[in-house]
Amino acid sequence: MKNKIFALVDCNNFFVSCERVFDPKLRKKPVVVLSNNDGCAVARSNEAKALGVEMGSPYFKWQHLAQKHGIKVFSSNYVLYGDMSHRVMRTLDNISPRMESYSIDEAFLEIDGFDDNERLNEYGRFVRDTVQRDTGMPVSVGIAPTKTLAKIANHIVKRDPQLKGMINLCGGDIDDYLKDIDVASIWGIGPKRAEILKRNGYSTALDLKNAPDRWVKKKLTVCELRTVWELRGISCIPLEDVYGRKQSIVVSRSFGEEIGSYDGLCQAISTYVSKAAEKLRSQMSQVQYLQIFINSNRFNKERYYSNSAGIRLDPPTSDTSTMLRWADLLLKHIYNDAFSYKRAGVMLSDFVDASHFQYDNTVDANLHSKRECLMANIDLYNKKNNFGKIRFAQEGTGNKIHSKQTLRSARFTTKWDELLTIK
DNA sequence: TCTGGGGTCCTAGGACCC
DNA sequence: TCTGGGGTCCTAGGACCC
Repeated sequence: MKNKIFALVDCNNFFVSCERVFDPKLRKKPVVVLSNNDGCAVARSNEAKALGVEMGSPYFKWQHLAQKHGIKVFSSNYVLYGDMSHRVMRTLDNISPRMESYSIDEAFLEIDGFDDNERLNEYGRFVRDTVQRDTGMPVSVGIAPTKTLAKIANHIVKRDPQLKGMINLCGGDIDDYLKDIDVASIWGIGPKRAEILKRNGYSTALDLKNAPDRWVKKKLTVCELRTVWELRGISCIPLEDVYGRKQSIVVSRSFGEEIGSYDGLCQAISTYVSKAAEKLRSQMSQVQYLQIFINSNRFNKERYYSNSAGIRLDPPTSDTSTMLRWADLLLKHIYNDAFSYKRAGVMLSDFVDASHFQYDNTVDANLHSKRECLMANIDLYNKKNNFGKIRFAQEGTGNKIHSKQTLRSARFTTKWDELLTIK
């Protein structure tokens, strides 16, 4: 049997590229997309990187650069990015036998059946060109015998324009590349692990590849050991192409303005509970553990309050009103009126399959199915109607908790009245 | 003045049991 | 001086990813 081959397809500066697809004037210009609340830089064009805008850097710290150099700055437009991501994934799915959609902007492909390396190169270029043609999205393709090496291949492509967006590490001398790769940039090695490795003399990907298994297992964990094997070309991390149900669902936000009242905070939490419950139902799960958390401004180190509270739900549920009742009780437990709050959220975990759960006879089956039906109808209505969403009273009616988003582009692909117009 | 959000997995340590 | 020795299950927290 032939060895497996993986390709990592990664959209270049994804959020920025989404903006550029609908506004070609942005090409070759410095462009930055901000996180929620117009907080930090989360995507930068190469031109913006060159000007010194760091990933994750708060807007106010480089605003002067933006003004000086005319950097185009956007609030994040997740509706647009989500839809563009979907288009890229669909295109890849059509041209590849097995695909794993790994994140909003990257996918692994598993390739086999190529007997010669030149054919593999051709396929890599075909993938790159097809995505560009069908979606307008520029991508980089890295091909290698394992996922970790495919990640490294992609890393190499992005730094060398000569490669024109594609590299195939199969067949060549991989060590020659690995000796120039910093351990800290290997997929699965974060800052903490990198520090330990460097302290012990393993500074490059090649060093780590040759590190003794026993040492790695003892000083680090099995995850890093897997990474070492993958560097050696032994595939340990398989493609995950099953439709993934989440094992936990988090909805949380920082507020544009701090919230100083119980009611305000309860409305925010309730809105997040409602969102989380909708996600839960869309993957046909029921939840057994509900947790909420609240934080004051974490940058005020002298006066900081953060707390969380959780409750085990028995029987499991996907009913919003049940969750809202508990959320209110939990919040009363941890709310401290000596503080104003900057951020809050809800986390659902420990799921069961909605169709498989057996209720005992303490549950009113009739009422239960009526509630399920109600939730399904609310979800359907809210999905169809972008306006006039049905909400629970506990969520409130105000827009106060909405994040700041003053620089957002139009939702070109999902709203009829925001379509691109051409003069 | 302004500082994101959503995930997964592993390990350590405590509680409990025999 | 010296405290049994495993198991399992659960949770909190850390580390990593994008």
